Amino acid sequence: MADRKAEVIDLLREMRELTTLDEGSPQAFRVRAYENALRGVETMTGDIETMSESALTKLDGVGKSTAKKIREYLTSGRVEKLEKLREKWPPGVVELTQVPGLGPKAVTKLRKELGIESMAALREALAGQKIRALAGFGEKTEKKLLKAIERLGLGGDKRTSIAKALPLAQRLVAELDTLPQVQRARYCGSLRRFRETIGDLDIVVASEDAKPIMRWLVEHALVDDVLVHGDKKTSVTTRKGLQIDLRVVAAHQFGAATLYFTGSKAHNIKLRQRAMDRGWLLNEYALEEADGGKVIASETEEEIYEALGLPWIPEVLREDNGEIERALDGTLPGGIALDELNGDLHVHTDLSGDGRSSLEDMVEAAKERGYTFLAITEHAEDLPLQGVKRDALLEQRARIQAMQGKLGDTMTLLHGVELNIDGDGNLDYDADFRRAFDWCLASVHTQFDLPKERQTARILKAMADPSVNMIGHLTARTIGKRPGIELDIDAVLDAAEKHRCALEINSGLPRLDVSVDILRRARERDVTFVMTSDAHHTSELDRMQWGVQHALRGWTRKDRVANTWTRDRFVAWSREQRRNEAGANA
DNA sequence: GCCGTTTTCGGCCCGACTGTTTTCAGTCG
Repeated sequence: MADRKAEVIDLLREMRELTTLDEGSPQAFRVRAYENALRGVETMTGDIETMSESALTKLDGVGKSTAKKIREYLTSGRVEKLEKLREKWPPGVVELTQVPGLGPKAVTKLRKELGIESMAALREALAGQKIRALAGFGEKTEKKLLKAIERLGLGGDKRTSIAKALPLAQRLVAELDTLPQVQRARYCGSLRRFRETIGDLDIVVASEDAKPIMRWLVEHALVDDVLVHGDKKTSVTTRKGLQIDLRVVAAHQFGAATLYFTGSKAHNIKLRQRAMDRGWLLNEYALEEADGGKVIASETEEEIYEALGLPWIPEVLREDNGEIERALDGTLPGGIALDELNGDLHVHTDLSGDGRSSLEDMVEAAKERGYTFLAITEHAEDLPLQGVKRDALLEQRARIQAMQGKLGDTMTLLHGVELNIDGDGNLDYDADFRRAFDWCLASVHTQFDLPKERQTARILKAMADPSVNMIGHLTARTIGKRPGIELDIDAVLDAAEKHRCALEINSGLPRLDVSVDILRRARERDVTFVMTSDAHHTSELDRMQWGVQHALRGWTRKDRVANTWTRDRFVAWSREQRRNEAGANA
């Protein structure tokens, strides 16, 4: 059923794309209507297939006409209007809009005047210098298009994973901070919203002297090509194909600018509508009176939100997924502060083949972070190279017990292990050996390409095992590299409730697993999560800073995350988890 | 095409930069 929702999303995407061409502008009201409907469907919960036409119109942005098309699609598999649009706008023509610099107007003109209906035809026309002859086009446009097509061929519109983008953004902001002209610098855009992948990197700088800053970027060693070079805005691409947009504003405009360049388009539109309702104007420089231009607020995001009758909304929530409405009635999710995490439950030491810090260092580092409980979870033996044999684990247990004696009451050490879920859902060692641990998580590390039914079955089997407290990185994805295993998420969430098996929120940037989508789907359910660092080195304990952002983005309630609980409550719960299973299976 | 404590029509967010213009349209974010 989740697939049907995905199909409807595809349908609406195509409607939007073709309507953009048909209307001649991405700002056309019809186009925006489809865009709104698209978001309404994306954020809905429940089974779209069983929804009536009138139920569909209750979704945000979905009116009578779109509801009818969705029903038409769900029952017949086709939509009359879409078929007509497809006929009018063949795939080759649609493909042309992928070229940066070619919008609907230009595509229509090329088609009408030169009969260009495919990328090949466009290349040919460019080679023959046919395009510069058209009114409104010229030699420079030809060159720009040629270059854009080249780039498209080299991997095109690939998005960059957060694991790659974030360090780069931090580096650039740090470098900007050293420039004498820079007063403040902050990365914004989808990266600040903590999206898993980003299309481009937006950086906002406060300065009274933009020219040297823009020059700094244009001449930066990472830069491959300059797309735009002005005093207020400069855009470049890096050698790896990531676009960077740098905006410079005055210091007193910084809040307005970071607000403007952080919110999703839809979030910003809602804010501007609120401004309009009050007779004001909101742009990247200020919130000001529409006539006369007297500034209401501009220096900080807080002041602007406040003037619009809203509390400051955490950046990761600014998607127009209901956060503005929730902010209004005072029910925004609160999020989790780092010091509200009382323990880490997925940590490796150098006993695991890929661990790099000693047990002593890990315990010390956890203590420094104020934790009152910590689970040491080496890889179990079935994982080649990294896995640990029984004897070594028993030795470690003795060491941990000795350390516990010295630690006294300051911190509780749990001896755990990260089990491997094989293709059939079987786990390492034997049942008795597994049950002797204080804490077991079970994770998929192999066989990522099995069909959905088998993947789901292996996870469900592991969840039902009496030794298992938690499933680690459920989908086993690495963002931007490997898609997650295919799963029936509803079946997994059902099992999590039934077996009281926790799901991990793995804070590592390449993983961020479970995903925001799964977190949101679990929101109305009684599922317990545990946030972990999956640290293989003491420094990686700090990955929790990403986990809390990710969890907030998924609207996860603090009390659903078990390691925000007190030590006594957590330990009691983890024991209870297993006792229940033992009883249920006896 | 959607929507409504200014409802059933008439609105619907805003600005920078570029290229080709000679005052602005198109594209992008």
